[in-house]
Amino acid sequence: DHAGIATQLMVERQLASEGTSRVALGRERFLARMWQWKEQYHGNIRQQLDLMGASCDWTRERFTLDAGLSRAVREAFVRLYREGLITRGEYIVNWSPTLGTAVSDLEVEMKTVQGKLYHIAYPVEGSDERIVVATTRPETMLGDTAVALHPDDERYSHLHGKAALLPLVGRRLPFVADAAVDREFGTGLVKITPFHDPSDFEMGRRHNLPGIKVIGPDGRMTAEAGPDFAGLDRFEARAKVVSRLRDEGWLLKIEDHIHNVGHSQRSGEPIEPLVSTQWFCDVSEMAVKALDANRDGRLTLVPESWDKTWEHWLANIKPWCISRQLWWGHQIPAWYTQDGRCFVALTADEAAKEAGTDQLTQDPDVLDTWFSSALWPFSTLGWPDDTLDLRTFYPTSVLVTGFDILFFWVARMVMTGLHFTSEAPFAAAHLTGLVRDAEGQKMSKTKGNVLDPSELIEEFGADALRFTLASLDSPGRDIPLNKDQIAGYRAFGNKLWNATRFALSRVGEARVQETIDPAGLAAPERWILSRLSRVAAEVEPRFTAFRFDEACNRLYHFFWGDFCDWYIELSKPALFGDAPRPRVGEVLLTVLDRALRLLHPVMPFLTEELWQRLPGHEVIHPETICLAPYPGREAAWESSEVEAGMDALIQVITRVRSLRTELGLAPKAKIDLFLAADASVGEMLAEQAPLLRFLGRVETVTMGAPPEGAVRDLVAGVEIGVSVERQELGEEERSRLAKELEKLDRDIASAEARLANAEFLAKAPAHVVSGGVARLAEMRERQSALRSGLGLS
RNA sequence: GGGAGGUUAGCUCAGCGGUUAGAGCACCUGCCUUACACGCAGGGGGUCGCGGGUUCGAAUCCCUCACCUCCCACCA
Repeated sequence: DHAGIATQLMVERQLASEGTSRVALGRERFLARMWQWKEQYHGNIRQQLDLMGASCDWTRERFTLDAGLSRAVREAFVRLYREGLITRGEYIVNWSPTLGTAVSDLEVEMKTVQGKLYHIAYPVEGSDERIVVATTRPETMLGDTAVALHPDDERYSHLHGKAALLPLVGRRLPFVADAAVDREFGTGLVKITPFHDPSDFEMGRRHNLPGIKVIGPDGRMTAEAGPDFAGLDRFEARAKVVSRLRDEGWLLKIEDHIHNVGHSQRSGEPIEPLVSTQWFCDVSEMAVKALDANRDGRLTLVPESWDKTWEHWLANIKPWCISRQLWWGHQIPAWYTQDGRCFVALTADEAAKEAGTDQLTQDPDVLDTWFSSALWPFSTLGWPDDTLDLRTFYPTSVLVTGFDILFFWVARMVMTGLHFTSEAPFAAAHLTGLVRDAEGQKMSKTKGNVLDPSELIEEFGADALRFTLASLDSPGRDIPLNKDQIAGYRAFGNKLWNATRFALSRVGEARVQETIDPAGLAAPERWILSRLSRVAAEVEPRFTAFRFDEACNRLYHFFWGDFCDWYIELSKPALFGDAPRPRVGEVLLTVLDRALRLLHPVMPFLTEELWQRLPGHEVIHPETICLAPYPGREAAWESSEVEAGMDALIQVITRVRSLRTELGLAPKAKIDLFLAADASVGEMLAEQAPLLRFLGRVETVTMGAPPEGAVRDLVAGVEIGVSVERQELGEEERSRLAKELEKLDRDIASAEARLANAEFLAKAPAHVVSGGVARLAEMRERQSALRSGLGLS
């Protein structure tokens, strides 16, 4: 979008540095500069999206100031005006003096500041009494027109019908009774400045009080503030008012006072509440529709925790100030005759026809950028015409954006979408966290902690960056981006590369298969196929539920852990010809093919590059991995029995490796392994003995009881015996094992106690109880293994 | 003043009733084992913010409190 205020501000700064200004240039030449600036930055953004691998149809790129969208903006404005929902009126608005424009409530940031509370005495007319009012902004007193009190406040009941006299000015200020006054705050009497305070403005309307404009749009005091103050900056005026009050004895005391002050989001200066003529959009009916859409499920917010925020904001919505005193934007389609009559129309010609004269001046103001962004889902598709695009692509399925523009953009798109098309513009809005730096700080140029995506891509690659962002996007949290993490995922990309290199160099004539019949395959092949199917089954629903973090996590561990650490290693004895097994190459390639396809959404560049090199990938798709089907579950591949057997094998290998350390054996010391397990697992272990020898670096594997004096252990239901020449343990290793033994003793005691607890046995589910029994048996074996390792009996 | 989220390993975060609390990075010890040292193997490290409660069982559910973020809000 054209980002009205921010962009105009940038260019105005540029002009200032060149010693000129927008006023000096004039509207037309200024806008030419704006377009120049826009082209440059538009290019940067496009380039970043390209580098990230956004696969958009760029022929459909749109910009809010394009002719088509501008037409939609005028159409929407005119319709809302004719429906009475857009009106023009004099009202108190948030005014940003340095920007010289009104801004909406959303563009005001409340900041807690240390201020002062000034207590000022006002004389009561026709008596010696002096009442006391308190204010944080004494300069506004010059515009006071009343003093308010609570109708039931007995302290001041005698003041009803009377008036105070404004110090320095002498104006008569009637007392008005209003329930909005808080009797507890200050003295319970409030000075009323209808034109420079929002709540005073409301009170002024309720009591028909006149207003006096003492501060102008430039933030300086006006002539109405009186000759002593006219022309002073609002803050200079404050000091002068205070000193005058002090000199004349009206100032009673000054207290420190912490309060909230609205600041302009873009310029950072305090907002000046000012009465001015602006255009407003009444969104109350639209808000109700937006609430309903969310309540009845036509619009889902992801994560759902945003529902409450949505409810609260929309239920308390106020008219939206849509006019901006800027030049960069959609000029408001309203024209005025010389005698001040207003005609709203799609074009100047239409307005002239209606007005009966072509002596018209168009409203110089432009619309809030968000007004045009609010129409985006349909204005980009040709609305208000009934186009094929609109019928085809509207409404869309999902909008992804940062939560920080939930109200600015998302809510307004939903409101206008429901209003103009009767449909929510998207079924779901996925709200991501904000990208922050490694310390969780918001990135900002002044802090200098901004990470430029193009630079990160240069350093780590787009895939590493994408994977990092996706895996950090957990619901309801921000995204702390740090380079170490990206480097970690770059290593993952490297892993993909090398695993593929291994496969390509070792599979011989094998080719990717569309699918594989597990019948006749050996256990390792059946195992990796089973694991792959389960992971594919887990990933898909996580993508659809926007849990990219979980999807990435599973893919990462499947690829690095299951596939690289285990399957590739397990495949080596077979591929090297030491212990051949059927169709290992085919399985390797087919698993790799599917793994790459599963990873493609998060690592598009690398997966495409590697996938193209897989022999036989054309059976999946002739051209590109982008169009290849996304792999899902393959039920025929899944086998709990195979997984249990292979899991036992893996655990045995792992335990043998750690026993080697625990027993103080040299990395290449020969060991003889004895195994005993029940039927199916035992059979598989016997079959896969070559793998045990290869991966566990074991000399011999014998099924059966170990000889006298062997070190015993138990893991995954497999009894392990290791017959070795005992070595002396290092001191460090000894103390580590002693520590583990100590913890084990405690765990055994607590497990025994639990299993002796009748209530536990009666109420806990059977599998928990049996699991506890098995666990206890393992701990006892482990205990004896540790003891023997330590030379204890 | 309302509301939301957070507080778990040195750091950034998962886990959100089943008892052995995980990951990445960082750290320690071995390894250049013919895919990968951006690697392999082994390992250390956590009273899951504090205090109560419910339960056979709580990081996970309930309550109190503390601290941190953020959003909303016209107490002058």
